[in-house]
Amino acid sequence: MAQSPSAVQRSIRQRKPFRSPGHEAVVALLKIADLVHRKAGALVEPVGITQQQYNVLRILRGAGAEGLPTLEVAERMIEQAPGITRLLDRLEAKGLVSRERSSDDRRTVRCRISSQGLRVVSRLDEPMDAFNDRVLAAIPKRHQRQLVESLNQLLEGLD
Amino acid sequence: MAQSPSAVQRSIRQRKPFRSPGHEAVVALLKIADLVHRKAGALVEPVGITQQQYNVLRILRGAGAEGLPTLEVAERMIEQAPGITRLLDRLEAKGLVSRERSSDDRRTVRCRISSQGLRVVSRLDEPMDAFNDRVLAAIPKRHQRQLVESLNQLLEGLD
DNA sequence: TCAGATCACTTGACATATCAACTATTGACT
DNA sequence: AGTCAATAGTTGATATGTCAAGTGATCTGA
Repeated sequence: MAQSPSAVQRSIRQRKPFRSPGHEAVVALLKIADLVHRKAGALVEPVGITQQQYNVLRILRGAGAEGLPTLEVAERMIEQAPGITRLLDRLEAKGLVSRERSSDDRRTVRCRISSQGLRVVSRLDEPMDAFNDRVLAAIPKRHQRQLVESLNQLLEGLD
Repeated sequence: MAQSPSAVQRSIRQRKPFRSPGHEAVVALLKIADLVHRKAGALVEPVGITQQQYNVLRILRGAGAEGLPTLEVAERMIEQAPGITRLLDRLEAKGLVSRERSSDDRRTVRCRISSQGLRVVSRLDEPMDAFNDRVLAAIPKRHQRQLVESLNQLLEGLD
C-alpha cells in the first residue's frame, strides 16, 4: 500500500517517494531554509534592510564599541558572503555602520554599528525572536532538543 | 559551569549561548542549507550548470516526454524561482531543454528536456545521490527517521 | 457576443552574488 | 635593510535574483 506523501513531497509536487531518506532530508532542508529566508526577509524589509544586512548589524552589535575588521564580520555570518565589502558599503550608505582604517594594522578596516543602526536592529529583535520560536514550535517539545542536536551533527559533518 | 559551544556556535564564532533553541535551530538550518547549497553547486559546476538549473532538469526528466508548462516547473522547484523564464532561457541556450508554445492553450509554453540534457543530468545523478546520503550519514541511524519527520513538521508549520 | 477579469508568461530596471584580478600592508627570512 | 610571501581588503566584469509593469490568450457572466 502506498504511503501518504510527506510534506516535502507535496511541497515539490512529487508523487514518487524519495530515493533515500538522505535525499528527502536534503530537499527538506533546502526548502525550509528557502522559506525561512523569505519570511525573515519579509520581516526585516519594512525597515529597509535585507536579511544579510540584518545579520551584519547583529554581529556588529555583539562586537560592541571596538567593532570588528571586515573579514571577521564575514567569518561570523550565517551565510558565506564573498561580497562583504559591498554589503558594508550599503550599510554605511544608509548610516547604519561606520568604518575606518585601523591604525595598528593599516590593512584592516574596523566596522562599527552606529546608534541609528542599533535602533534599527533593536526594533527587529522581538519580531525576529518570535519568528524563530514559532518555527521550532511546529514540532513537539519532546523532539526539539533532539532536532537541534541532529542539526548540529549535520553541520559538523559538512566540513 | 559553561556548556561547551555547539557546532552551530562555533560555525558563527559565537561565544554566548543562543537565546532559545528556536534561534539555534534556525541559525543551524540556514547555515546547513548554505553549505549544502555550495557543495551541491560545486558538484554540478563541472558540467556547466547551476544547482537551480540541475533542479529544473531533474523536474523535466521526471515529467517525461510531454514536458511541463513553465509555471508548473516553477511550482516544483525546491527553491522559489521568480526568474523561471530566464532560467529556462539559459538552459535552452545551452541546448539542454526545448520549448514550444502549446497549441491547446496558447498562453502556456511547454518545456521538455533534450537528449543532451538527459545525458547531463544522468552524469550527475550518482555523485548527487552519494552526496545526499553522506549528509545524512553524519547522524546516527536511529535518529535519522526522527530527523526527517521533524523536518517535515517544520515545513508544514511554515505555510 | 463581447467587455472585463484572470492567466501564463515576458520584459525592463535594478539589487545582489560570485569570481578573478589588483593594491596596500605586514610578516618572515635571509 | 631587502626580498618574497601572505594578509586584508577593494574593484571590475559578469551572472543571477527580484519586483513591477506589460502582452496576448482564455475564461466568465451579462
